[in-house]
Amino acid sequence: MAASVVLNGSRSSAGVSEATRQRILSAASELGYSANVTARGLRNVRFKCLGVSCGYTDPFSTPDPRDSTNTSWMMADYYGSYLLNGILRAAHNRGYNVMHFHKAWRDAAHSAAGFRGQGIDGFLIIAPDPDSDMVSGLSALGIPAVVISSSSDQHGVPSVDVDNAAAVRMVLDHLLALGHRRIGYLMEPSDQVDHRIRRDSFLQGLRDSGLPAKPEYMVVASDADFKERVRALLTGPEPPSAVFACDDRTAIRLIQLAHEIGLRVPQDLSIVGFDDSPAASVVTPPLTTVRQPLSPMAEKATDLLISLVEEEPVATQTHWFDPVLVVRESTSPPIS
Amino acid sequence: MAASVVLNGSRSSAGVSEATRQRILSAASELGYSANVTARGLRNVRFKCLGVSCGYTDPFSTPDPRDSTNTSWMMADYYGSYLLNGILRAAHNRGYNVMHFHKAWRDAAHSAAGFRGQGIDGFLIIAPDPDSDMVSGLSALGIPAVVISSSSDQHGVPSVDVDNAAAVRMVLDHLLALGHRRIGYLMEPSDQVDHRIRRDSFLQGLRDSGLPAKPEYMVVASDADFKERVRALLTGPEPPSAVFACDDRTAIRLIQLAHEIGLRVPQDLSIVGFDDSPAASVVTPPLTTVRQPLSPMAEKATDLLISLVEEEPVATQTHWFDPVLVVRESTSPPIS
DNA sequence: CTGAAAGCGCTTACAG
DNA sequence: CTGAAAGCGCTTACAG
Repeated sequence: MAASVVLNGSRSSAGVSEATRQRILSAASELGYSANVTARGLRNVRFKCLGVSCGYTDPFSTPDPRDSTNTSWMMADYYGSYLLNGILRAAHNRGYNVMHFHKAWRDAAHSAAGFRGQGIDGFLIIAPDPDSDMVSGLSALGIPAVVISSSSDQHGVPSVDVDNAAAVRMVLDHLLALGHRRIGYLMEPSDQVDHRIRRDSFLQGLRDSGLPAKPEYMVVASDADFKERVRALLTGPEPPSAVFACDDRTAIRLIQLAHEIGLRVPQDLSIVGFDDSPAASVVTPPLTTVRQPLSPMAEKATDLLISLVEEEPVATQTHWFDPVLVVRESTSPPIS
Repeated sequence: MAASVVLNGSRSSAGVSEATRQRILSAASELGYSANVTARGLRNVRFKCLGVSCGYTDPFSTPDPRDSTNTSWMMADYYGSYLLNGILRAAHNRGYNVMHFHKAWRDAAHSAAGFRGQGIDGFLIIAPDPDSDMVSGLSALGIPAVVISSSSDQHGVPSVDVDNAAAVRMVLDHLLALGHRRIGYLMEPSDQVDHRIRRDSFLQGLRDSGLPAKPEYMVVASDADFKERVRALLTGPEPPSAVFACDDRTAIRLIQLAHEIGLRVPQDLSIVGFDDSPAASVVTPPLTTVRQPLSPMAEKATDLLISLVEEEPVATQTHWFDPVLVVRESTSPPIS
């Protein structure tokens, strides 16, 4: 009836008399009326709800390597926190709720249908596995989606990402300007696109600067063999005077191990991290690192998704964000 | 039709022939069928979705005091991360999704109705304001709810909380055993119940140990006047030899300020925090602090809520969790 | 054992 | 300008 028209302020609300209008509004507020989003959804109206999906094949499979108060996967890490902060803020500004929808994804044929009819208008997909057909699968079903932190505009799906190549270039320039010539790269085993891009950019940057990319300076260390491999790097015949770690967590472990070995940071070893995590400013020495503007990126992604959902025009490309080099005290000119 | 019966495994599924059953199942999997949760919800079936509400009056009102990559409110802080970790884990285990539903709450009459018909089976309410009628309001509407981090079992609503009094007692015992007699307490202005309980327990503990509770040792410092007030505490005529800070963030600021003033930690000043945040193990010196088992608490709360939703019997009381004193290097016997 | 029908709470054409 | 009706996709009694 007319009530619906008035309460939604829908286009045809012109055809309702002012008296009726008032009658409806006052009755509604008196009864504390609030529309049933569920019933409304059945009629193909917006749910005003966005889903957040991490693009992992099985988001909960990672065993918790740390203690019980600690976190075991992305959404509960500082990385996910920063993203969630931006997502919630942007969603709230436009009147949307946010739902965690971290379902395991097999392939489009098996998994895509489970993303419809869930009371969600569109999905934010975080760091999807490049081999997964999640993005194309949802896209094929006409489900609005935006990709965070993986510049995959292949499927006409917008995405946001930090310019990893630029970030690496900034770090390299910083270290080169300080006078470093023996620069190592330390990463965890990871098949994330971003990590691969960073590694490749590092090698490219070395080449561009006329420095050799020594294979022994490129270290991949897991939690298990971290000490062993890093010790080998730092105590070799010609150890690097600076190491760029793929993330802050790794960089901080590196600082601690360097101290154990008896190296001074930064005098004997300059260290650069990636992320500007909360711990970065608190370690000794405070960590030089690259800040990814994660919250702004997530806000942008959320805005894009809502625009998509509301059928506003949207640029289906990668929206790049500039990294910021945060220079603290873990880098200095090399002593020798 | 029968399809519904088979696919849901509902109680009367006995009355369906095996042939039909198979026919339905194979058709369903072939079509990639997945029930429309929305339509199902209209028929008063579970949505399999839990809402998370932070109990603030206006969850988004807090201005961001830090930089743009940083977080401005609970759900995006490490505190919220740890909770979210437990919530998502427990929800996932029982097949539930989690929705952020951080609506501003005026009072039950105005706000409660907006929590129905939202496609959410029940709410996890984080640290509700004690003056708010949010818990009783939802409860009165028959909406399942569980309270996290505020031991308010007043309304027949179960809750989980850490035993704050025991935590304070552990810290005090630790400091007393080290030989401290001049112990300060440092807190931010806060009207959270937990913070009040900690403060009161601290005063009580002092009394129990026959120590005077000097008012000048009880410092409330905001972000704005932190340096001024804490400096006054530490440089007074008879400064404390140990300070218990109400949370790690405050404790870490205290360490930094102590260093600025030229005090050695822990020799000149022992410092204890609260939370065991990620930064606690990384500062210099590593911080002695109380770990709240936030993830396990949140898991328990989520389990309780799901039981409530599924009408299993639930103890409508406060479920207490034991804090853990994590002794690191920011505490030692006093030098004088 | 199976199929046709009612109804959950809305919104949107459609008559009056 | 307003009210009665159809239908969104399900589930659950209810006939056949």
